[in-house]
Amino acid sequence: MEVRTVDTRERILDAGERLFMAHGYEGTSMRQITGEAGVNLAAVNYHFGSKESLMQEVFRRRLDWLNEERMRVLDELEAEAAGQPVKPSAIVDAFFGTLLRMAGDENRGGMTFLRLLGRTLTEPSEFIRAFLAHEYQAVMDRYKEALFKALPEVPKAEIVWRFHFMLGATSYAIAGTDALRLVTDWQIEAEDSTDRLDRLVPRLMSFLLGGLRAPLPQF
Amino acid sequence: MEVRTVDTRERILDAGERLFMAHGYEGTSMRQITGEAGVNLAAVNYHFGSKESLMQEVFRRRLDWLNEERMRVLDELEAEAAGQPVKPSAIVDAFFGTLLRMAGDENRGGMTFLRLLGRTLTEPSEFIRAFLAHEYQAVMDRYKEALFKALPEVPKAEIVWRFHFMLGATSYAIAGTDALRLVTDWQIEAEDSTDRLDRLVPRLMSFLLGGLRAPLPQF
DNA sequence: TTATGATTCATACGTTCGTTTTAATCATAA
DNA sequence: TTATGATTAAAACGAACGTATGAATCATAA
Repeated sequence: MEVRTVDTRERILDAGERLFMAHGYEGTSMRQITGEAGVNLAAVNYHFGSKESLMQEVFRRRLDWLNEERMRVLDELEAEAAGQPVKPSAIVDAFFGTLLRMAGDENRGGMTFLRLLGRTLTEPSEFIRAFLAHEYQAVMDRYKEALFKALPEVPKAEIVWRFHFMLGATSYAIAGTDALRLVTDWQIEAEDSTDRLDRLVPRLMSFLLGGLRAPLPQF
Repeated sequence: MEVRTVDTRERILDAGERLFMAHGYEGTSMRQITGEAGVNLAAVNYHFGSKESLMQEVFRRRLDWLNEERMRVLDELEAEAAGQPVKPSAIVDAFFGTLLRMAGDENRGGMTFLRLLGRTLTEPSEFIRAFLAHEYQAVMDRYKEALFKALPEVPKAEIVWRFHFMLGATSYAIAGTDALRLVTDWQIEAEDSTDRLDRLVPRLMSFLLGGLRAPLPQF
């Protein structure tokens, strides 16, 4: 009784994750999901209640671990620092590096979930935004505070804005749509895909830290 | 005969722009659009042929001017430089500043179009991505070349990636969803909305330039 | 072995979707 | 004024949508 159930649930979650990533929430139908999962159409409503609840569960399955891990790493950093502020680069790596390193872990969704998350941060549906805001709230508050302490000379409003920009750069990078076809053929040939992913992390980290530590704008 | 036509077309485009921005392409129905525009349901198919074509026209109406302006400004900069490379900050401002300054121009879509564009860069629908790629191709090639010349010591692949990151930070910033509720109440009260917009441009510019000029990552 | 609750299945419900059709209405030129 | 082509209008199309129903099937405990 237990085996089949878990199996069906997981198959639905996997299919939903991939299809929501590929076609968006509104652009994915229940019939596509159950078709790809190889389960009956009614299984989604039986196991999850509704399409909206399924979407939330797709995220919860990955985000619970991610945000706990982010909390844990920041705990560690602050314990090591022993009262001193944590280095900005360590905070940025704890938040964004922890996220990006999920890409290599297929058991935690890998690139598929990362791309889904990146796209969903600009998703219009209200219920998704509300859900993500709730799911993230504690983590965002902790990391904002850590950055405030790490950069005491920078106005808090500026830090929040730059956190915002870092989120945007990251989510677009992991969404990986490249809507404007910036990455041309010669670059795709120059590096294979695992290379590109391995190099994305340090590349993005350099960019984020450069932006975070840039001179303040003059108004 | 001419007056009513243009009127109807524009009303549909305006409604489509706003609703696609608010609910996404798949999340917006023809009946919502024609309802808000105050026109008959069949008017969209009569004037534009299909929902997809309407979406493309919504973008073309704004992007044609934007990308021509971007070309024109870069022409000017290169003429002034007289063979010398153009400063990176000037290139970044020509590309992203020109975009952001549309926000204040209601005749060119204002914030509504900007937010639509920001969201659409991570939109999943294939036809939108293909359309945007085509619409942007010439501009992207010109700006990439300009950045290559402006930063001869930086590997081209790095420049392309950082262009990518800048696009992401910008599109997320203008999408303005703030899905993770980063900007809390005390910050909203501290600045009124026109203030926030006026300050967004220099803030984002500082961030982008800091990222663009950051030290190269060590692999 | 039988009873029980969990799960799967085929099927249908009512709604909404984008699009099409055909007729009415409009503005303009002859 | 009338003829003509452009535009608007009302209505309907078949398809696809998310969800609900009730029977069949399954695994397990008594």
